[in-house]
Formats: sequence, structure tokens, C-alpha cells
Amino acid sequence: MSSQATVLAALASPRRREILRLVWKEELSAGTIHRAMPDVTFGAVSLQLRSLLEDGLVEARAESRRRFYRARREALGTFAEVLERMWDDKLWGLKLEAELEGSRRGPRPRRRRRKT
Amino acid sequence: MSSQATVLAALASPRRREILRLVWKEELSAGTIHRAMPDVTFGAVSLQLRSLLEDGLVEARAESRRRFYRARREALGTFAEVLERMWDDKLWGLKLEAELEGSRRGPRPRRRRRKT
DNA sequence: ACATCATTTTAGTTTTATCTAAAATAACGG
DNA sequence: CCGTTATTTTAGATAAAACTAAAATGATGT
Repeated sequence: MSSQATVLAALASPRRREILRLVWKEELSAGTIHRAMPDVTFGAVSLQLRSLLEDGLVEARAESRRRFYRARREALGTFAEVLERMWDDKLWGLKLEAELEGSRRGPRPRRRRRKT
Repeated sequence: MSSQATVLAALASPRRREILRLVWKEELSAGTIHRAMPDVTFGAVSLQLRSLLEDGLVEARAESRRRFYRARREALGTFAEVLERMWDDKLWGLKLEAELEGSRRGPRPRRRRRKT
């Protein structure tokens, strides 16, 4: 496992955590990862991928012009479970939020309101 | 427990981890904590203490002019064990180092080969 | 009230992290 | 070779974190 200090530093960034979550169970190309986080440039994502790669928290596989990344769960040791729990909690949080939103006023189901 | 994201952000800093380690099992005054890290000013330590306090990772008790801090292990959830493991590893590392040092001029112990 | 001790707070500086925009690389198909 | 696609890299901008020095606070003893 990478040094605990290294892992902690890497996991401190929400951006990197989000990337890890995306490539946790399946490998994804850099482009796909970027499409999932459209608030930053491709370059920014690529830099975070590099940093995760250098810390040994993801691995990359090249296939023609694409590069597929996936999490190296074994490099995370105990933190793997911590992250999973974290994401589960978040999911739970989102579900709860959705429920609350749905119940907010009677039978008017999936209707999304935008931030103003 | 404080939000996982908050805890991760807090633990990313070696300085804050060191403070936590110091006040893990016993409460210590701000001054004592500072004396244990003489490479920074008292002010810097105080700021980190405040940040840990705001994140709920330590608690403070005032006694006359001193302020005693101690870790709130329960706020760290799973991370408490992670940190302890981390410190144990470090201890192990230090012991190893001490052994190596001690054997540096003994009666020819097992020699360790370095990577070149 | 004054002096001292322990600590916090403020304001500004330095350092580090993260981001963008643009240029560079590399693989592929005409 | 050229143009397109996917990605990385570079250089510089912006933002956030950590630090310092000095001033401020607050409790204590005289």
C-alpha cells in the first residue's frame, strides 16, 4: 500500500475522490471521466489522473488512442472501505434528498428544479 | 462523526496529524503542544488547534490561563483506527531505524543492502 | 493598577495546489 | 502526409493553506 500520508493527501481532494469513485468498479477512459465532471477542463482532469497514477492509486491501460483508468483498490488498504462507506453514505444522502424533494408537495413526481 | 470529507481534509495535513497524535491519549496544553513542534511559531499551532476544534476533532478545556486540548476520537470514526495503525507503523519504522543505527558499529550484524 | 504568563487573533507574506488556455504528442484513417 | 481524435504537457493565473510577527485578550499574582 502507498504510504498512508500519501493516501491521505490524495484523498483530501474532492476532485480526486470523485475520479476514484468513477473508476472504482470499471475502467473508464480519460475522456469519459472528464465528461462526468464538466466543470473543469480536460487538462485539469488529466493532471489529477497523473497525480493519482503517481501515487499508485489508479492504473492506466492504453488502447489505441484512449487511456483507460481504474482504481487500484489494493493500494488504498483500509481506506478502500472508508471510501466505499463514504460513497454509500452519500448515496443514502442523495436518496433521502430525492425523497424529501418528492414529498415536498403532493403528487408531482420527477420534476427537477434548477438552482436560481 | 464529522463529515468524512471534513475529516479527510483535516488529516491531510501532517501538522494536524502530529497534533492529534500528541493529544490522542492525554490532554496537553497549547504550550506543551507547541514545545513538541518547535519548528513553527506558537501562533501557527494555535491556528491549527482552532481548525481542529472547528472540525470537531479535538476538544478544549480551560484551566486558569492554560487551555488543554485532547482528541475527540469518537469524531473520527473509522479514521481513528487508521491513524493508530499509521502511528504504529511509524513507530515500527523508528524502531527499525534505531536498530539499524545501533548495529552500525556492533559486531558485524546482518547487513542491509541498499537500493542503488 | 501593573506586570506576567498563556494563548488567541489579526494582517500580511510565502508556499502549495488547482485550474485554464494553448501547444505538444501520439494513434488512427484516409 | 494530412486531418482528426484522445490525451498529455507546459506555462502561467488564481485560489487556498500555512505560516510569521506583532498586537490583543484574559486570567493570575503583587
